[in-house]
Amino acid sequence: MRQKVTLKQLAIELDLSISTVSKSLKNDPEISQATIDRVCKLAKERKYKPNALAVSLKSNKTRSIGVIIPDILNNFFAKVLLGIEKEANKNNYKIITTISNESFEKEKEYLDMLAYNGVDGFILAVSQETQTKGEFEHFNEILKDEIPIVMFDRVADDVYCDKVIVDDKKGAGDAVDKLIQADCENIGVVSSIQKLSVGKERLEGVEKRMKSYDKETKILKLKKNKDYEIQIAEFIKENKFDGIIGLDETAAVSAVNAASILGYKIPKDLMVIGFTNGVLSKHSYPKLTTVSQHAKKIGATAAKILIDKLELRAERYLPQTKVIKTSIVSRGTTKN
Amino acid sequence: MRQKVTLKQLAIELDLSISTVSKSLKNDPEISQATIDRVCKLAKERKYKPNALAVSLKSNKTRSIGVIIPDILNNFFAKVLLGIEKEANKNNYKIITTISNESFEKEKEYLDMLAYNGVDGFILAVSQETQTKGEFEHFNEILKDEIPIVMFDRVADDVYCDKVIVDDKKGAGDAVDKLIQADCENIGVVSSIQKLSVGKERLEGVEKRMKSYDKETKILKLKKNKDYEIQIAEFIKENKFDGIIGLDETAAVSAVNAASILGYKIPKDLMVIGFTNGVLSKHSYPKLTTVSQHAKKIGATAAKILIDKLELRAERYLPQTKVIKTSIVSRGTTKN
DNA sequence: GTGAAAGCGCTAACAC
DNA sequence: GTGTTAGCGCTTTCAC
Repeated sequence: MRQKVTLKQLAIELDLSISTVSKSLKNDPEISQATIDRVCKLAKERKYKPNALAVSLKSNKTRSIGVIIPDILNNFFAKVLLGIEKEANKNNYKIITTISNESFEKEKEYLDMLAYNGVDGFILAVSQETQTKGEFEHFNEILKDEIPIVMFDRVADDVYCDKVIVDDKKGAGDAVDKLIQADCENIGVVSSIQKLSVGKERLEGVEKRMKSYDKETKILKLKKNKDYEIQIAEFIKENKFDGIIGLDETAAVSAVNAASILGYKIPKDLMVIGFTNGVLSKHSYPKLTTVSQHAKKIGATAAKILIDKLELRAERYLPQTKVIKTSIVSRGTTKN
Repeated sequence: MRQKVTLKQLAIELDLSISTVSKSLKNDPEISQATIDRVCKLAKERKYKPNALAVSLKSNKTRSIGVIIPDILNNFFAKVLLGIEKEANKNNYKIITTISNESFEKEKEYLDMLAYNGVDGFILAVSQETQTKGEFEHFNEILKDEIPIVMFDRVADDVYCDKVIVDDKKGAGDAVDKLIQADCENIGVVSSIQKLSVGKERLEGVEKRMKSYDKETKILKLKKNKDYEIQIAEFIKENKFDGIIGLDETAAVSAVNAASILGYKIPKDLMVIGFTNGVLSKHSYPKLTTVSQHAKKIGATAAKILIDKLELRAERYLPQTKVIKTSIVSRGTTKN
């Protein structure tokens, strides 16, 4: 612990009472200007800073936000975290970061641990296992204790709290449009996130738009235990696709590489469009066209909503769901 | 704040004093077994948990670690963070994560903020700007206040604290060996991290080993404002390299893509070896051979050292520098 | 205008 | 064995 200068110390040095010092520092009109000036002067000299712990204990507010990320190695989540951190810092909040590693148990444990450690609120994306299980009671427990939660990206519909999501369906539709407009005739879909809510949303979005063009959607659900590129190469060859939509960044990049395996030229023989505008997309060859979800903005928005609520700047208690618009970042894997 | 059940409440319900309850919960031998049992039973029923804030205020320990990461979008740092978080959690510590974004000011500000918020210790990698400036007084200030710091990867030699580093020089030498053994004649180096201590270390390592083979080292320092792949392609073409060492993951992957631009076949016409075994390396085409720094282990080790010190498990106060060994992960961009 | 006192929830030295 | 008390550093009500 740093802090050695306390109110008490200042009080002694100034021959004042602790409460007078405390009030002076707050410019309480009860106190004479002369005293205020004396106190502030010394406080500045001594570099007095109130002990955060004591303030927290007293006020029951810690100015900290508990963050639970399913997978920090996923560039999307790393970006969201960046957004959260920036916005939190701007508002003088700190974030306590935990990583659920897609595990239901971990998520529950961290939720508890953080609540117990007095975070003022939560920002989280639901873990894969939790989504599969469909068990959300642990979130409701927290909400019952009046600790607000903001979910982002992977949300639980059954939990009544603030949410920040992406219009994945529309984004997926836009991806279809993009390929069709570039004269793709035969479009395939590859995904390694079938089990996630966002994976399903995107697939639905693609299917719906494809239908509007009178096309069926063929999808390859990647198996974890086998090389993605090989699986995709086979899929492309069998179906003679000239366009691929990858529902997640890994799948999309693997599709680009699969083309190389097959000796296809991109975008001449095959076009690819992916999701998530992360590092992978920027460093594939050719560079990948993607549906960007604006991860940083998602994080910043989530933080803003939470902090607004904490500071009661927000209107009463009605949870809102904010939708962040996607946009297509055109790069080398598509024509036009 | 969750916690509603307090010692006081239990005491009232059991018609005991607060201190008796407190002691019972600690199995104090002063207290009769009967009382202990009664207390523990009720505590369990009521799901009593001590208020972390109060304990912290009292003990001057928060069981939290301040972490400062220069760039969370860098897969290496994300992995380190994962390692830190896991180890911390195992020991019942939490981490407060901040991101300096390579800025000296931010770093200083966060250091202060975290110290002021009572973290028990720090784990951090020095920001690029700080390294360039060579100003490390802010770290010494913290150490003076007896808050331990563990630096990892990007460390400040002038600061007397624990460090976890990578044997970058040796790793770089190994990379040279690997290429030479695969019959490369003409090896070039590309880097986008010239300014970082690790970038210099790696370069030195390469140069030294090259010299032992009687070879000069040609290096391309990538300019931020121009496409890496183009810069590298020119570099390769001019010098007719048959081997490239990328001193960081981005540079290495860009080298692989540059080969594609030039129409070279990898590894037949050109071999590439990079640093940092991250997602980029796993998703390039062909997949990249890299010198792995075992980022997760670095993080875990740093956390272990810090926690040992905090719990006084470690022998007195002599700061140690732990070196994590690199190893080469062979993939498709090298032969053999 | 200033100060005393209580209290946030906990611990621990010291009574009884 | 159990309880009283003081104190961690701060805020805030209420006296003076």
